[in-house]
Amino acid sequence: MSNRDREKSDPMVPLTPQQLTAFRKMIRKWYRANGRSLPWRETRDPYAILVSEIMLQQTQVDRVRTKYAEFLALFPDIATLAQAPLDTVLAAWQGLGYNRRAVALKRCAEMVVERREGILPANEEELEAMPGIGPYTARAIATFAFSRPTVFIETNIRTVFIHHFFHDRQGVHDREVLPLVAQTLDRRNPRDWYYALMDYGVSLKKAHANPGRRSAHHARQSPFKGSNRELRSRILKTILTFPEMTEIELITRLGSDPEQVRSNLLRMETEGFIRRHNNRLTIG
DNA sequence: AATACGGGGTA
DNA sequence: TACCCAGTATT
Repeated sequence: MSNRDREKSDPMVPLTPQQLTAFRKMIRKWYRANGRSLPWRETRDPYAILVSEIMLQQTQVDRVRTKYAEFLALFPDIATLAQAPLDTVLAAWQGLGYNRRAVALKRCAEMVVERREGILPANEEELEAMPGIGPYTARAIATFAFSRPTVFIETNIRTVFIHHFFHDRQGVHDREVLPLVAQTLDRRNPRDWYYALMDYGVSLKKAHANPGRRSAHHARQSPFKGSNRELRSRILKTILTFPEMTEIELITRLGSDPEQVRSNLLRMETEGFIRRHNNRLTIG
């Protein structure tokens, strides 16, 4: 393997010190000039950062901005969220999508209040054991709330590394990218370093065809319209609006295939969205 | 490794 | 219309 090849697209071997320095310098310079100012970057409150990270999962920043402020106004601390009725939480979540995140977030709050005296864990392992918190979110919280230099990847970071170090590659696996994230990480200030990477990644996607398509993990999403996701969404919204409905009334109002409504209802009950008392449907 | 999961913004 | 989004949980 020649050195030229390595520079272009074989970062399985470590970056040279020169590459490392140049890369960091470029990112930092770009960030100083173009970094975004975001509300959840102004706080160190682990709860607020948890809320932001759950909201940001598969959801664009511009749509989270508003909801984040509204949500924290309604549920200012983790004890408030833990005690809140699920229907008010889900009502506040409407418009963000992936409603199961709200269910998980509330469960997470309950666990922390009941078993940890309201204190969120600071390390990745314990965070990842909580509902709705996976590999990315655990490390993002550890880094953004507790300044721990963890190694993680998400769509914007992936974009940056694929664009810069896998220029002519397809099907780049995260296990190829992660060592580079680790090597380039600024352990003195991981927060700002990751903010910079993410903002720069966003800008790259505006200027180029999404480099994320060259990730091994990239997959196109099925259309929302006519999907089961849409039906679930309508089921939830309807019960939020008309609590204590019967299943028959729900089916009539939705005008959807009764069997499909029934199976979704069952599923959503086991997932913790919906409860039925005696034939009456409620949230929670 | 593949799917399901929300819903709105942008081209 | 198609694509995308600070991913996670389940199969």
